[in-house]
Amino acid sequence: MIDIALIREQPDWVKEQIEKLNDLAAGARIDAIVTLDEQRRALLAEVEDLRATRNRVSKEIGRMKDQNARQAKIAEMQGVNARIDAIDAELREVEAQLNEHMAWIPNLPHESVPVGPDDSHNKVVATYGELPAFDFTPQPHWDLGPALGILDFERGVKLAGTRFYVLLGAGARLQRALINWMLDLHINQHGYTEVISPYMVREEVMFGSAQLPKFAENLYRDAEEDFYFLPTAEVSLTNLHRDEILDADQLPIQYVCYTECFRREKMSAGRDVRGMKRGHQFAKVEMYRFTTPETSYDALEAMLQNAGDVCRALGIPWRVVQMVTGDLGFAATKKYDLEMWAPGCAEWLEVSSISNCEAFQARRANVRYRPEPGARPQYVHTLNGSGLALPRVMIAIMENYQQADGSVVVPEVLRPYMGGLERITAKQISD
RNA sequence: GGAGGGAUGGCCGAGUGGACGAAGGCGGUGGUCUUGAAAACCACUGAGGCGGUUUCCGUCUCCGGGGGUUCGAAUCCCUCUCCCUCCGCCA
Repeated sequence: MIDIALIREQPDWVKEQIEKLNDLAAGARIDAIVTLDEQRRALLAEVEDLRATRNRVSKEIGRMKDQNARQAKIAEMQGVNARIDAIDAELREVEAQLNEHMAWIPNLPHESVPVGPDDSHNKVVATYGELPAFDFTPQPHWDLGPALGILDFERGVKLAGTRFYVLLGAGARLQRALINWMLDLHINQHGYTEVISPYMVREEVMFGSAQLPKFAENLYRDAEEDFYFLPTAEVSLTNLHRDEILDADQLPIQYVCYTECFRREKMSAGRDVRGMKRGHQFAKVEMYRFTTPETSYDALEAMLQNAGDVCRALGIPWRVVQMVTGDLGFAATKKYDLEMWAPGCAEWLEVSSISNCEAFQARRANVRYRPEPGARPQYVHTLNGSGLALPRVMIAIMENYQQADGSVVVPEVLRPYMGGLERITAKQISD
C-alpha cells in the first residue's frame, strides 16, 4: 500500500509514476481514490461531531435527577443516533470502496529505476565469470538428469501431474547440499538469522505481503481451513513482525529462510514447460531484511552482493539485470534479477530476484519502528531476495559442470555437504 | 474430536451498565537528593484517524476480531479467532 496522503496531495504525480509501471488499470483508480478520500473525510467529520454530542449528553443524562428532562434528552439522543447510523452506513460503503481501490495500487518506482515498458528493456548491469567452452555439445538438464538417474519427470507426473518432478539419489542430495551450504553461507558470512516458518498461512498474511488480492490465481489454498500455501518465504517473513512496533536498535533485522514454494503458474501457462525450470513446487532459500528508511537502498545493494557471493562460490557465470519500471512487479520500488548461464538450454536463467519494497509491505502488514524513544512509530522498509532458488541452480550446475561422458562434477564448495562426493555418475545411483 | 476456563496498556493485573483510555504494580523517561551510583521521593509514560492558529490544541475510535442491545458498554447478548486445562486420537 502506498501512502494515501501522496495520492491526496499529488494525484497527477502519482499517475505519472504509475504510467511508468505500465499498469493502466491501477492508474484509472486514482481519480476515484481522490473523490472517495474526500467523501470519507467529510463524513468522518460529520459523524464525529454527532458522536461528540452524544458522548457529552449521555454523561449529562447519567447525572440527571428530573425524570421528565431525562426522558426528553434520551428521546433527543435517539434522533442523534439515527443520524449517526445513517452516516456510518454511508461511511462504511465509502471506506470499502476506497480500500478496494488502494489494495490494487502498485508501489511506485524509485527515481533511479530506468523507465521502460516491459522486460525486454531490462538492463544488464554486470556479467561475471567466463562462459564455459565445451569440446562436445552440452546437453540440457532434461537429458542429463534422467540419464544419470537423479531426475525423474515421468514419476513426478505420475504423482502430481505436469510441472512436477522427482529428485533421486545424488540429485536429491545435491539439492539438500545446496540448501544447507547457502543457509550456512548467509548465516556465517552475511549475518542472517535462520527462520523455519509455516508453509501455510492466513489470508491476511497474503494481503500483508501483497500477494492478495492481485495474485490470487497464482496461489494454492486449502479451502476447508482457508489456508494459503506460500508462493515464497517472503510472505511469512514480511508478516513475522506484523502489528509490531520495533525498537530502532533492533534494526536492521536480517532473516534467511528455506522453504518449498508453491505456485499455480496460471500466468505463465505454456512457458518454460520443459525440464525443471518452472515447477508448481520448488525449493528456495530466501533472504529478507527489515531496515530503517534511510538505509534500505544500501541494504538492497548488500543483498545483491550476498546473492552474488553464492554464484561466485559455485563458479557459474552469472549476470545482474536491473528491472525497468514496466517490469518491477507490484510491490518493488527497485529490483535486480540474478541470472545464471545454462549452456545446455543455452539461456540465462533467473535464480534470484532482489527487491526493495520500501514501506509498501510494512504498511499492509503494519510493521513499524520507533526511531527515538518516545517518538511516533514509523513504517520500516522491507527487502527480499532469493539466495537462491534451487531448481535453476541445479540446472546450472548440471549443465555447466557436465562432462563428455555425461557425468557431472560436484562444485568444490558442495563436496563437504555431499560426503566428499566429487562427481555424479550414472552408476552412482545404484551404489 | 468431547468437556470446561480464559483473552484488559511494553509486561503483570483490578475493573459486571454512567466522570473508565481504564486502579495498582513492574518496566521506561525526566527530575529532586548524591562527588557518582544505588535507594527513596516527585512527575511523565499506548496506538490510530480526522480537523486546526501544527514543537501544540480539539475531536473521534480502539479493553482479542466482528456484529447487536442501550441515551450511555471493558462491563450485557450473538458470533468468530486464539490461548489454557482435562479426556480421546496421533508423528
